[in-house]
Amino acid sequence: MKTRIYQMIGEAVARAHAAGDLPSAQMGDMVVEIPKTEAHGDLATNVAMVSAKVQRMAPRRIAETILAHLQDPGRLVARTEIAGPGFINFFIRPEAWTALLKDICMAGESFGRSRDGKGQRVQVEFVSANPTGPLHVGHGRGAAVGDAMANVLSAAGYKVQREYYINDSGRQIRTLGRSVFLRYLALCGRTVEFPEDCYQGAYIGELAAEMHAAHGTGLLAMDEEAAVALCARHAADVILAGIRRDLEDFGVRFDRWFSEQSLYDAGRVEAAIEDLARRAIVYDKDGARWCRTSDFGDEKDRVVVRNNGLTTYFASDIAYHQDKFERGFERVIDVWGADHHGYIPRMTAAVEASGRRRDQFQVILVHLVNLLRGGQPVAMSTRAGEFVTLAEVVAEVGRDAARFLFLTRHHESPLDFDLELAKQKTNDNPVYYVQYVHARISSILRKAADEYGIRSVQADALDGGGELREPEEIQLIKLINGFPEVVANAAATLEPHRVTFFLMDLAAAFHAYYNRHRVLTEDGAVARARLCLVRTVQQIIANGLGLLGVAAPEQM
RNA sequence: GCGCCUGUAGCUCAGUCGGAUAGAGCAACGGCCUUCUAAGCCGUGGGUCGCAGGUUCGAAUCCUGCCAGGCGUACCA
Repeated sequence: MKTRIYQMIGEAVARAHAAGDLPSAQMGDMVVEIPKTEAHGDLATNVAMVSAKVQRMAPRRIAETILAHLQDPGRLVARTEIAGPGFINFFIRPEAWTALLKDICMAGESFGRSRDGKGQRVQVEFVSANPTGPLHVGHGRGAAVGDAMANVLSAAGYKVQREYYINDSGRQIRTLGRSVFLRYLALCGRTVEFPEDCYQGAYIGELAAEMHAAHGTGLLAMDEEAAVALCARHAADVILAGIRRDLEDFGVRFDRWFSEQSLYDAGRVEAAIEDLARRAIVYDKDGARWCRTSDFGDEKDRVVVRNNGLTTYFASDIAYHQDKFERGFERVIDVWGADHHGYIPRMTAAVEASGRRRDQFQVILVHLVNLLRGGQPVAMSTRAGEFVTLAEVVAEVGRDAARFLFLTRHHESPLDFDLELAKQKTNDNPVYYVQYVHARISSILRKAADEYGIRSVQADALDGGGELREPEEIQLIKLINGFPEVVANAAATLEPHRVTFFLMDLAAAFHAYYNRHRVLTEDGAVARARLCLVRTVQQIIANGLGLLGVAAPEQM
């Protein structure tokens, strides 16, 4: 509707200019938008104000001129008005909304999708938790945000790949191996001191027990480094398998699991450093090798090879991001925990130093999750091994509630996640509020079939044009009409929570309608038209929940 | 110290490219089930958009400074 009004205005300006009534055919940065208050019409434009300078005319006079040349071949507009400093307000005929509903109804599952992305290849890398322990709630938020973002981008016409980067190399893996090995030694009857910098969780003991069951005391005879490496490999494999399972239970699937170690094995890290060294972006100082990230906007240069000869995490990240772009992605999006935000300038610098544009790389920071139970904070500390895992949360509140609630905030806003609230089945809990719409409509459709013999909902039930006249019905059509724009904006801004808020708005409008008007009325024509409306609402709810990775239940 | 994020109703938060009288939910209070699922709806209160300037027809939104909170600031990952 918005684009059609936009076109009408554009044509009117062109005609006015051709007729000599306007000095210019330019319209400036004009917008057509939905006014906040209904008194200002269904749609409004500021064209007269933004073009006042270029037209050298008063805004209200420009508005009058444009309206004089406005043509409405589609018979969309009931009336127009000029208001305030020069807004043009459009009041749409109810029949025009109904006609629009028919198109939406027929679009079905595809309504909301667009081709904005033009098939551009985008990679979204998310979660990427180190395989040194189970996923906790914070990872869950990252998983929900990353997955929904990938869905939204797909809907907007991008070709999206989901990737998980496995940090299976370097010190933290060795620490993991050592932690398991020490617990193993204890199982073999040795007295060992367990250092603070080792992983403390109970799962370490379980992994050690597995090693003990498989090898007996056999590891005692081995070289200690080899034994630690063996423990590390076993531990990382088991933990990673657990992470995969937890994510699967959470409804998140990755297209690719990318191993950091594979970069080293293929010599990619070394090659990346050498390449940058040849271009004098990497240089030697104080026995270490440094990357000139400060030439690309970072506050200082960063070490890639330490003076002990070991590469830094940053070095493999450079190689990794080069690899991403070499695989043909035009845009690379990383979803990180907010505590890594200081890392963004150097990573962006590295991408630019590697010959890509800095706008091809974007980082989404996902802020902290404060886990609460009945308003009281639940203590979490990875080091002490006392954390609430994602698997525990999913087991307690369910996948749908967890995913939905993770997406009820802007990702850069801290999130209070209350386990009790998530389980509540009242309107305090937005998950049920939205899902309930879908279930209620399913119930109406069942009833229509069982008791009224209406087995299928036909879009041509709307052809009469006059059946849907209630304000709540027009309101619902206006809302669902805005869905594609919501999805497009969510993709453009990388803010999937916009879909969540849209769904809550639509749910509220539906529940209000449901309480005021009966769908299955005596008047068959009205009932069929209303069935078409609610069936379409149900479809949009399903489409939106699908983007969030939340189920749309037939009954509750 | 420097950098990033946040600051909107009692609480939790929306607010897109700068638009007209700043919106929801919760909490509080008062109503609505003989009728398609009450996991729902309707109504009533409630605001110096952190503060101070600036930009302009117009600022919660953009710019500058300040205040408060969070996070970061390694040859750690």
